[in-house]
Amino acid sequence: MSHFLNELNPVQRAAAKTTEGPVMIIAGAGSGKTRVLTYRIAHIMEKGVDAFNILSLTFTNKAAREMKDRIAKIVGPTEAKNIWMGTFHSIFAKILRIEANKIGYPNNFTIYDTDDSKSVIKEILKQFNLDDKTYKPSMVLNRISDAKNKLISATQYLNNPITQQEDFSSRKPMLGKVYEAYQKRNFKAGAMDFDDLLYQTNILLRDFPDVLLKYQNKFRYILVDEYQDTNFSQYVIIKQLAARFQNICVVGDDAQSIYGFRGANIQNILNFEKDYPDLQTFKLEQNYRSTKNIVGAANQIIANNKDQFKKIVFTDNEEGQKLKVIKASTDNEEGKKVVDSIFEIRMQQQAMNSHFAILYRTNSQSRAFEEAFRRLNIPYKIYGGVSFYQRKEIKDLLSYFRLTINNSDDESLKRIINYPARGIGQTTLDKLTVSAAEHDISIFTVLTNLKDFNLGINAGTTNKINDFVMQIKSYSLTVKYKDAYELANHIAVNTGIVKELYSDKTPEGVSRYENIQELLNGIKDFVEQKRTPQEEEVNDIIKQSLVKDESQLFAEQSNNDLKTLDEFMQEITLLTDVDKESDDERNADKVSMMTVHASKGLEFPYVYVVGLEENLFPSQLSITSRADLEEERRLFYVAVTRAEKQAFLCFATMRYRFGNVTYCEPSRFIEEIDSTFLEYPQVAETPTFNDNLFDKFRNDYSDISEKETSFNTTSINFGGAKKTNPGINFTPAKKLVSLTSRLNSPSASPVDVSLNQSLQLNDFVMHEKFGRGQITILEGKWPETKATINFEGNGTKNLLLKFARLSKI
DNA sequence: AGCCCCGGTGAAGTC
DNA sequence: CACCGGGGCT
Repeated sequence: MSHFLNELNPVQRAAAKTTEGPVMIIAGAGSGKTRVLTYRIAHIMEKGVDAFNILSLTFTNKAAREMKDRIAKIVGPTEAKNIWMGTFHSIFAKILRIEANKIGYPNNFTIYDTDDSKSVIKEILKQFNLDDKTYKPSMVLNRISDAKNKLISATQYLNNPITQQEDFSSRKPMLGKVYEAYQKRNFKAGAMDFDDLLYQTNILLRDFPDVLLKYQNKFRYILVDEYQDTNFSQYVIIKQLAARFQNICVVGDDAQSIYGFRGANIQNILNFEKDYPDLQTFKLEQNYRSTKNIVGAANQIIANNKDQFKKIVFTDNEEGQKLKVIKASTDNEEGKKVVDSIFEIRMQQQAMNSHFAILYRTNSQSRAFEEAFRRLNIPYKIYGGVSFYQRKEIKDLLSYFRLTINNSDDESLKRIINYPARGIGQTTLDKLTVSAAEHDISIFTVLTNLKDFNLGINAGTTNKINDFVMQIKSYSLTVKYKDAYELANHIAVNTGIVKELYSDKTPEGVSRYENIQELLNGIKDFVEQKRTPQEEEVNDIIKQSLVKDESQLFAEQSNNDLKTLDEFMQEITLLTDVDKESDDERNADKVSMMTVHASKGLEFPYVYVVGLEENLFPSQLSITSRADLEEERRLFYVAVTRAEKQAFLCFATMRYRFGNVTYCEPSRFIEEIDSTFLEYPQVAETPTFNDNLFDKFRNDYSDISEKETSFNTTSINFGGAKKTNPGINFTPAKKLVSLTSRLNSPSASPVDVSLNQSLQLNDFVMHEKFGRGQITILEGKWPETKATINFEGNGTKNLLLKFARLSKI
């Protein structure tokens, strides 16, 4: 037996050594499962299996990277790189790149993110004349997503009396039709949404037995991490791929299943035995991460759930500190107390900032902590929230990239056809969209053959469209023979985006410009990294499978080592929040803040679980159903088990939510832990309503309360209060003007502004808002005539005569 | 064509 | 409070 396996405990070692046949590893929190997976893969390779025949599915790309690094230390870096390892989405996106043509998609298909998907849905709703309040796009998308993750096609959906009945009684009978149109439209655009990456993989493996056989033979050893969070679609893919050799190893912990809301099915793990009767099961129950107090408390938490595998997690680690309960009266005070505690421990224990994590239920909770950190000058980083890639300027530029790569991508085209402004307006775009839909082709196809469609677009606009088409085509032609950075930079400059943002010197403009630069720098880094062996493999295969046509000549002439823009785009869409962290950020000594969901798989010496209040954690959306509440409890279990040395449970009795203050009860989850594991605040505060509650608020919201004197005692609402300053009578000038004008002319009669055509220099005019004035400058030809008018008491205004309501005096 | 202001409305977690 | 879509204004 090789020496690295000796580092494992007996159960771990047995699990790592059982390489043949179906294996299930139930791995409690902190039980060293990554270590087992790592050694298991190393062991498989040591037995002579080629790394290219191993498929390992992880929850984040970061986890894959770390595991590869660890395997590299055992088997050497070259071999480790050859393992197919990554998230479900990124691995099967790669396979779909290779096989896309078989199911009718182009190899360079676009991946739509949630925003794109919603935008497609909105348009379909418009087309079907459906009210987007009844059919909320996010709800429609969820419903479609659910169906796809259960492998229900649009046709099956429409033919299923149960779903039809459901939709009918919820007064959304058209959902099936919307689903059908959505799939059709995305197909036409050569686009897949996130769920399609799994759904279409299933179609591929189902309809092409030769393809299935190819990948069954390729992936002789399959490992799936975080198996408890797989959905039906993923389950079927795995089952299909493993059917031939049955060397399938799934690792998971039913106690940590927290993605039910996106279709994860805890039954996948509970039923694994039924699928593979000769299954061998290993339970890793020894926790190496946390103290006895943390493990004990976590066990008690999860014991409240009915639906679970029985296992006993234990640890030989030290007793450690009790879990400390921190009680605050407001959300802001919670922020202060937590940050003070971090400050104190950092000093006393010589801890680093990066040893601390704050975990919350919802992203919006981060604000109070940010403010507190800034006050004490403690560096922090936030995972998730509004992503860099969601920013307008970034999405705009990325849309150019996407359209360049895939001309059929209508979503991208619509976003940028008139950005920067080039005089192709909504009216024109509507004509184009309608025409494309009628002929069942992409908008870009309509653009390239504009003269055949007779859309009544005038000559000027036609020219502008032709320029746009030429511009995009010129980019598209170079995708394969320019590197990603060169092309991206060219597009950024050539479109005028860089110039436009550079000339905007407002703080927002400067930040937008910097973001573009950051994106371009990121692309530069990408170009400088070498391809992984999988990427090489995918590249080679795609090239062989390509139809030889003119554009392919370019591809063949292209330099193979060039990393291209389409490769970059493939990579970034599928990054998780944790993956998006840059190297600099990763190494920076900062406190981490994230949702509990994002914290899965991570560990920190000190963890603060915050906002432990009824209706927040557990969320109010979960407390009516047993299943949801149990998932919520598992989420709490995940949060607590991230901690190595000490966990803190924090709550506030009042919280600023939805613009006003709400009163909160401590979470039931705290009470579920036996008090022997807990340390409560020493001074028992029992604030009652008259117990200087307002003073509390004055301190917490000092910037408001110093000036705001009239509290409403029955409902304390600070909504908008921050903007009001009673000391200075602050009413925006413009508002005042429009108010007085409304008072002065309550029923302004419509004016025929073409009368303005006859106005001349130095004429006196009357304006309904600005009053009496004299024309000092007239420029431009009607109807573009612009007048500069000096109004008495209201200063000089520049007005377009065709719009301005003027009368001559 | 594009900006601005208003009012209505919504807010869990994610690849 | 933050985001949005609609409508009015220039």
